[in-house]
Amino acid sequence: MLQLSVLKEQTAQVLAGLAKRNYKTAEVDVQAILTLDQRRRALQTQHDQAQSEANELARQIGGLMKSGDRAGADALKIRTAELKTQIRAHSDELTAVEKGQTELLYKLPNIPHESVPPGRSANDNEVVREGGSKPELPAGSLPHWDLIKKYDIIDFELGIKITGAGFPVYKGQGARLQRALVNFFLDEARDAGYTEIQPPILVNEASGYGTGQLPDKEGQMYHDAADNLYLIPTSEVPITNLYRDEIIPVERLPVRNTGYTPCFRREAGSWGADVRGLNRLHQFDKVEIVQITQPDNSYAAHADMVAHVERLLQKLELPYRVLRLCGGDMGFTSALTYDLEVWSAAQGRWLEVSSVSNFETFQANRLKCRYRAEGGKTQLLHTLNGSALALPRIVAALLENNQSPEGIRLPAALHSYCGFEKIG
RNA sequence: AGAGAGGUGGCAGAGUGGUCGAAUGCGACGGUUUCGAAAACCGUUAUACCGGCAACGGUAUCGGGGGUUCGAAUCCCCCCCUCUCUACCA
Repeated sequence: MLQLSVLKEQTAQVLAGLAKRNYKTAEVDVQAILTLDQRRRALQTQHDQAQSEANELARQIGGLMKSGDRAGADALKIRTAELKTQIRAHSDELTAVEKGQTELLYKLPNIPHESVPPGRSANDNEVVREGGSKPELPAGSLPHWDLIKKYDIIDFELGIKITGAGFPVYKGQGARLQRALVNFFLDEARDAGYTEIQPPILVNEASGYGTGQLPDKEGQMYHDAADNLYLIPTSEVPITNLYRDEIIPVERLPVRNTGYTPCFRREAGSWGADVRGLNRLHQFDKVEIVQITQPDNSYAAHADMVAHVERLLQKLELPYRVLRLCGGDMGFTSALTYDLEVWSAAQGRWLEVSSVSNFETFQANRLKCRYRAEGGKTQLLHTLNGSALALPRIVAALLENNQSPEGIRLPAALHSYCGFEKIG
């Protein structure tokens, strides 16, 4: 959620930012919020004044009652009754105005960072750099959904039987590779200074609102109605919500956390040609890195996180590229997002394996995640997160890119983690 | 899941209708003292919103919501959570 103060003080920049996102009703929405804000403040003032008078009268009545002057007390109660209905009316309208204002504020996406290119879709994203080199596949090479059958390492049919489509069963070397990747990613993150967290994978409603999954993306999460809990779509949700309603001592900043969790996404209605095999799943594994920093440091932290993810891809010997997302393709809550994609040789396409975002104060505002700035004033922090990394598409690329008649060669970095050097 | 107890400031812990944002203790911060430190003493010690250039003033907040009352941390109702015992269980 954008800060009201920013909307008021930097209206022009906000409008320009919303335009970069192709947000249609920016002028109208922003104006409506500012109008409601004037009304809100007027009401607040009136309400507080009436309340103040009522409090004073209550004190006087108390004194009169004590001295036995019942008639005097009753006389004051006439005014008190008046004030009471007045206060009620003010506070009712105040509640309504605040609700309207918050609803409008919830609709507004984050303002893009100045480096974000304009654009409407994924086609307008900017390729920042590429790394590694694409392999030449021998004739008869297979896409990963055939390779997993050939080596019997991932079974979709079994998953369908026991759960449903999009819930694969990893077997044998396939299962061990999952475990190896998780450990590899966690160790790398720890070596980079991140603290490992193992959070709950069900979260309550307040957490969903805190990181922005609610109210807009309700349908994308699995919901346990009996207890009103949500299965997390990413460990960003619990790990960032750890700091909800906190004023973090400066000496504990920046917060740098990592965590492995399974992630659950309903992705309703998004099945099609591009989602075969491991490309898109309802349940998958991911290691996440999260940082919470002071405002001045967040873009340096963001660059650090991108560099960390790049290092992982280099160690995995996968060809990759780094994209700066355009205004039209960025997530609702993000101010700057770099996507990292790996080349999936048999499919002949790039697959997104990480998304590293700086949310600036957008999440922190909802989370009420603050620190005490110089001079003692509380100030919102910046939150950031990135995948480091999501497993399924990494596995798809490893399988496809490294296939040969002798089996699937694994990068050296994984040998000790797997306990084997090739699949098959 | 059943029975009971309870949720108060950074922590501990008073407070059962009136000036209580809340005693007291601890911790933290500033000062006096000291060569320095400890101890001692003095002072400060929440968050949010409204008004104000500011100093400052006002309002709200004692798990959450509603109610009674001129007035609620205190009384009533609903919900959430924690603890103890029992049941169950990795």
